[in-house]
Formats: sequence, structure tokens, C-alpha cells
Amino acid sequence: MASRFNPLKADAAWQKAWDDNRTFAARDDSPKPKSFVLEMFPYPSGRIHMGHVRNYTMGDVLARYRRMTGHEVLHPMGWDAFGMPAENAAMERKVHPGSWTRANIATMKAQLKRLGFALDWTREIATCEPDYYGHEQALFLDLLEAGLVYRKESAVNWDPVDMTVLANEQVIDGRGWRSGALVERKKLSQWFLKITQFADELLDGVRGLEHWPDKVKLMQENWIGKSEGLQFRFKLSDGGEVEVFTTRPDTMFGSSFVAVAADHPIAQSLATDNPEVQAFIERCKQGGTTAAELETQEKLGFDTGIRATHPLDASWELPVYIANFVLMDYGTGAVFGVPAHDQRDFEFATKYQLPIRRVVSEGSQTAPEFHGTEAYTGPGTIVNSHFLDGLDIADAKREVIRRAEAGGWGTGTTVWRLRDWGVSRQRYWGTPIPIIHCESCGPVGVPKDQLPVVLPEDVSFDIPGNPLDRHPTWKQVDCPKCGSPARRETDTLDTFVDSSWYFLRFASQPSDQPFDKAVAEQWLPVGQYIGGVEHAILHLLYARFFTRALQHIGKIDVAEPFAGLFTQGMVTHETYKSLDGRWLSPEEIRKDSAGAVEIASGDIVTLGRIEKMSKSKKNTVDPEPIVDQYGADAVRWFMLSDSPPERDLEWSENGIEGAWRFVQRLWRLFDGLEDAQGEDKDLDRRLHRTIAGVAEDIDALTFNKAVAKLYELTNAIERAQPSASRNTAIRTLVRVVAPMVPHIAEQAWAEMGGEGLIADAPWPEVDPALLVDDEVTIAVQVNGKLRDTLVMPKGAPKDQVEAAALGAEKIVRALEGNAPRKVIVVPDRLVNIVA
RNA sequence: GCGGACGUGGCGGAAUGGUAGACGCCGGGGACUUAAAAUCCCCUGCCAUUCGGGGCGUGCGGGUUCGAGUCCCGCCGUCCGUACCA
Repeated sequence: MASRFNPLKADAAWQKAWDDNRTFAARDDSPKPKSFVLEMFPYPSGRIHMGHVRNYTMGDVLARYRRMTGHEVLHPMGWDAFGMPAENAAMERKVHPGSWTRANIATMKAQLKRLGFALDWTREIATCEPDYYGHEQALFLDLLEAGLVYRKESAVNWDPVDMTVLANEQVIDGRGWRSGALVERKKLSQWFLKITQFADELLDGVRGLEHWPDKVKLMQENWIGKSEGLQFRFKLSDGGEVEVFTTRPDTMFGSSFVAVAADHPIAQSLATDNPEVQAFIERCKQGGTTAAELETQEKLGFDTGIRATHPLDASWELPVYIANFVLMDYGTGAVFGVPAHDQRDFEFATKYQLPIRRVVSEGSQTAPEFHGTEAYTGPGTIVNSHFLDGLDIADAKREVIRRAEAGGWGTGTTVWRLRDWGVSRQRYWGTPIPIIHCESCGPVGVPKDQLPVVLPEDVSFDIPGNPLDRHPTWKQVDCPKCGSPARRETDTLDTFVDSSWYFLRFASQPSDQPFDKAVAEQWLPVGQYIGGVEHAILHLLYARFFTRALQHIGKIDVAEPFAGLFTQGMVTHETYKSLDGRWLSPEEIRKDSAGAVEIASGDIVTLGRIEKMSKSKKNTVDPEPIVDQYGADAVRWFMLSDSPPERDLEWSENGIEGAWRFVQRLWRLFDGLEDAQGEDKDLDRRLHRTIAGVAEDIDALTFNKAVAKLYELTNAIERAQPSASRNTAIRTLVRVVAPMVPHIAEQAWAEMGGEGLIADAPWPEVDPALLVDDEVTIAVQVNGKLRDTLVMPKGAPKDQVEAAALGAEKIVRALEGNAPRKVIVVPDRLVNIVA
């Protein structure tokens, strides 16, 4: 045996062995229990980064462990390959988005392979290939047929220079992020998916997901934003009506004004012949939408002079304002104000000297006069409200809704924050929407036997706009219904559609349909899904919706695609700044005892915050040279060490060095195996405790704890005298570390004469008898302070433990002759003497 | 503002209400070596110490308990999400 583990040789050899044996190809027909382990598939941006390495290492440990515990594991990998960066690259470097993307995939696939991930590459998919997006087009048509897709005019952010639609995130201070041009609101006909039809289901469903982080569940709940209340009409003094929505119908008798949004029809119609109203509306539109601005922005109102009649008291009139804080796209775009019990209304009423009337008791305060400095929104009894007096808030709500419905002036309603999902994108590098627009037939779905609608290759990116739209022939087709000349839809689908069903395609990929129902159902739901928390809302909500929509149309009998979700932390690194404020990369600086200096200039470098690795801050560390230097196992081990997986992990030179040292320590143990006799009961126990503990930790994804336990076992083995027990411990250790450091484990397994590949070996069995000690250390406290410890046989009777504790020399001294007043004995743990 | 998470040595972090600081990193001392690297051994929360042991310690202030890092109440701070949601 070699004296040192050489990852350069071993990594490649074992990766080849796994490939040659198709070790990680999942078998649909396996009789074993199935386990679907999935990490969010990457966007092929060019190179793997440390975030990928951490994410895929975690999933890999779980996948390998599941295999060892007798599961048939599906652990696939693919590419979320459509999207803007490819088009940007096309514009900047004159490369076709397809060749750019495919080259990136090739690079990144090779990089992933070097990390030795137990991936089923036979199921690799790239969303930019027709044999993926063609099936997506079929699903789109199915949803269209089922009425879950519709077309609607909708306002978008339009960049007039790049001639493209921008996502909200791409609009910075009202300007396009690339062109810098002022962004316009433009109305376009767009395709929408009816996610709102599933709002209730999605809300109920997310609450039932036991193995999701509460944080993500809460974010989704807030995003869906269910509000139950009353929608009702006010009659107006100008003969019209205004519809408002409230979640607090119980406070009807506390209202003192009605307010409508600046773009509400009432405001708009007043503006046509009233310059004052026009000016006010203009003023509302100014003012930013950033957090800071909104917080400080004043509540502004304009009294229209119109009066609204209170629906429960015809003699009561309320002024109608136009107000800057009312949003047209939520509820009805109009509200009624109850200043005493809503903070926003309170501020408005204070400013415009409107009545503030208490209608909910606050402790003993029940008088209508309200003297607080802020609105009271807590619980209480309804007061000063005629027939509602004495009811609690919930009952009063029900009563008002009942009367509104009986009287025909309002209805109990649920309002959602969630909007339907607009999926049209005016871009080239996406799934073509399989629709043909015909002058006489309207939009017609492309017949399924003509799918896929393939992106044309001969496109140019030298001028702005959508290359599909200006392609000379691509959009010219005949209507599939009537045969007359028609126009192909030139919009493509939002890339979030691509990632909304890829897990189904991983589970089953027949050529003639998107997936086979029965086969996919064997694998789904994904048992453990792992990815970044940045996808907590959009991707995870869209994928959940898409699965439910497919269930709705009978394509699959699964409601929730991801049974378990884990959101891992980021990989971070120190940042460095030069004297003149430039970001510096780790390679550009040198650290010494005095601090850090810039190598090129010798100038002092400022150490910045520890931040997520990003190109803009130049604090990235490319994984590939690190793998070259230390091998895959050390990199994997470091990714699992120290930081709890949900928290950020700081990349450090010392950390990877430590991981490298550990890999070599393992090798010395494996390599130094020699015949020895005799039993070492302590080591036996420690081994079995470690097997059980590491198993538990991997199941719970608390890899940092598993790592600590493995260090402890390794320390113990190193210190132990030669014995048969020690040899067993070393042989067993190989299997226990195998999911984390698979290459060295295979090498050791082979050299120890293990059968087959360790990737196929079973997880070592735990002997329950060895999990319990015969002796325990019992802490002895006096008045809660530790004074001594006793070693006692496990399960020693209470009185015996108490006697031993009271007899101990240190305890006698600590008691200073005082008689114990009380003695608490916790079996096998501690004795506390109260003196 | 609202919602959430978190706050433990020089650092990353362990700890079913029961011996706080496991494990790793950094640091110090020693062994091996001509020397270095590698490796191995010892020390390493703070304070004072007669070297037996002692006092103080989990953001701050209270409380519950025989016993609180852990539970409860009130503050302070950091990070994340969200944005006038009626």
C-alpha cells in the first residue's frame, strides 16, 4: 500500500468505475423502497461555483447513505438551460445562445463529475433541448384545453431601447438595467396560468408540509395572502357607487371616510375636467417605491367633494377622498377608513382632521372618544355600534356580512394577494409557446403531432428586440383549423415553467409523452429537495401549482411534489478593498501578521465584510483548482464540516487544509491495518454509538454533527492499542465515512479486500447492546453548582447513589458541616444536594 | 413598520431543563529532523491562585425551577423576508 492517499489518481479511477458499472443509474423496476433525492438543478452559467459544490455534496451524502440503507435511489442532474444570460452572451460575444449554453453544460458536467457525485447521468436533461421543451409544449396545450391557461392584456415593463420586456428586478430606479433607458408601462396581450384557481389548495397544502422549514411555509403563506372579509357598495352623492373591500366589517360604525386609488375609475373620471384632481393624481404617482421612501412618505388625500352614504345608516355621510396609499391592484382599489382601529387610517384622519371613533373596547375603555396616539388593533368587544354592541370581533364580522348579504349591498369575500402567473416573455432563448394566431379562428393550439415547435437556429442578435419576431419565415404558418395564412406566437415561456415539472421528467422520460403516470408516481414525491432559500417563493410555488394543475387534469396523482425541503446557507468569503476602493480578489492580496497588503502595489488592504461569493465583490473561489490541489474528498469534507448546513459557510484556506489533513489521517488508519487480537470494549461501544449517531445526523441533514462524531471516533481509534476491536473499527469506519468521502473509501475498501464497490455495500449494523454503557459518570452538585463527579454502575439504585454522593470527600467539604435539606437524584445523570 | 430567525471562547460551532464550550480552526509549548515540511504529544473561556482548589461566565434586566444556554416576561443588537394588502 502507498503511504499517502493520492486523490489525483484515485478520484478519476473510482469515478470511472462508477460510470462503467452504471452504479448510480436508478432502476424503475427495483423491488427496493424508492427514494428520490433532488437538488435544484443549476443554470449553466459557465462554471461550477462553491454554492453548487455545497448543495450537491449535501444531496450526495444523503443519496449515498440511502443506497447503503437499502433504498433504490433516484439522484438525477440536469440543466435549467433557458434564460437571459445566454442571449446577453449572444449579443456581447456573437455566439449563438445554444452553442454558448451547450459549451457551458459540457464544462460544468465535467466539473461535477470530478467531485464524484452519485448522479444518474443516464437521465440528464437540458430544458433547452426540443426533447424536453416539446413535452412542455404538450403540457401547455393540455392546460389550455382544461381552461387553466388564458390570454389577457396586461401591463409590462418595456425597455424602448432594447425593445424587450423587463422583469421587475431588472428595472432599477425606473430605468432598464442594460440600456439605462426610462422604462415604459406597456400593455401587451400575454398568456397566463390560472394559479389563483389553486390558491386555497396551495395554502392548505403548504401548511401540511411537515418536512419543510417553517420560514419557507410562512413566506409562501404571505405570498398567497388570503384575506377574508366583506366586499360592499357605498351609494355616492353623484348618483354612482363605489365598491370597497374590508377585513374588518365589525368596525363599520367607526368609519369616517372612503378613499380610492389615484388610478381608480372615479378618480380618473373626475380628472378629465378638473385640473386640480389631475395635479393631485400626478403627485401620487411621484415618490419612489423603495422601502425607505414608503416609510417616510406622507399619507396624502384629496377631498373629491363626493359623499358616500353609510350602508347601515342612511343619514350618515362620509367624505370620499383620492388617496396615495390606496392601491388599484389590490381588492377593489377603494377602502373605507376606520381611524381608531387601523394605523394607516389613523394617520390619514389625524392629518385631515376626520373623526376618530372607538368601536372596539380596549381594556376598560369603551367611550367613543379615542385618545390614543396610535390605532388600537387588538382584541375587544364591539362598542358604540348599535346592534353590534357586546359582540366579539369575530361574531360582529359574521353579523355584518349576514346583514349585507340579506340586504343585498355586499357579500362575504376572500381576496388573495396572489396573482395569475404571466408566462409570456418576448425573448428568443425559451420554450416557444405552441400557439398559432389566425385572423378568423383566433389563437389556436399547435396540433400535438406537430410538436415540438422548434426554435429556429438562424437568428441574429445584432439589433435589439425579439429575434423570433423578426425572423423572415419562422412565424409564417397556416392555421391548423382553417388552413388560411396565420402567424406563429413569437413569445416564449417564462423559464420558471421549465423548472416546474423537470422532477417529473427525471422520474420518467418516455419519448412519446412528457412522463409516464405510473412510473413517475413510483418515485414521487421527491423525498428530499435541497436548494437555496432564494427559491423559497417563486420556483417552489410554481412547481407546487404546476403539479396540482397536472393532478387536476388527471396526468398524475400527486398533490405536492416535494415532501421534504431543505434550504442550505450560502458559501461566503472575506472581501478585500484597496486603498482607492477597488474590490480585490483573494489572489491579489497577501496576508501577514500586520494585516493584508495588495501584492501588486504593496498597499494596505481593507478587510471587508464576509459576504456571499460574487463576481462583483471579487471574493469567489473557483472550486476546480481546489479539487486539483486537495482532491474531491477534502473539498466535500470541508463543505460538510463546522457550519450547520442551513447557515452560511465561510470558505477558508485553513478549513480546506484541515479537511485535507483529516483525509490523510483516515488513510493512515486504513493503510496501517495489521493483524491484532483482543477485545477493546470501550472502542466497540464508541464505534456503535458513532454508527448510530452518524446515521441519525445524515437523516436529519445535520452533517456538521456527523463530522464531529467521526472526528471523535477517529481520535479514539488512533489512541487505542492494537486489538481485534480496533481493526473492526477501522474496517467499519471505511463504510461510515463512505457517503462523505467516497473516493478514499472505495480505495480502502478495495485494498482491504471488500466485495464489489463500497458504493453498493450496506450501511454497518448497530448492535443495540453496545449503545449502553455499564458505567456512568454522575455529576454531584451542591446548590446547583458542580462539586464532584462519581463513576457508578449504570442503573445504580437512587439511595446508593445518594449515599455515595453524600460520602464523597469534596462534597463533605463543600457542605461545610451543613445538613442537606433536600437531595435530588436523577438516575444515571446527577445528584443535586440542597443545603 | 410588519413577519421570522438568531445572539455561547480569538473564530466556526456542540449541548432530550441535568457536568457549558464536544469537534474543528487559530494560538502556545514540546518531540522527531542537520534543517524545513509532514507527523505525533501536551496546553488553550475569563479572573485572581499558596497549584489543593476557588470565583465569574451562554447579549442585557427580571421570573419559574432543587437545577436555565435551553422555559416565561420585558429590553438591546444582528441578519433574512416583505412592503402603504384595506
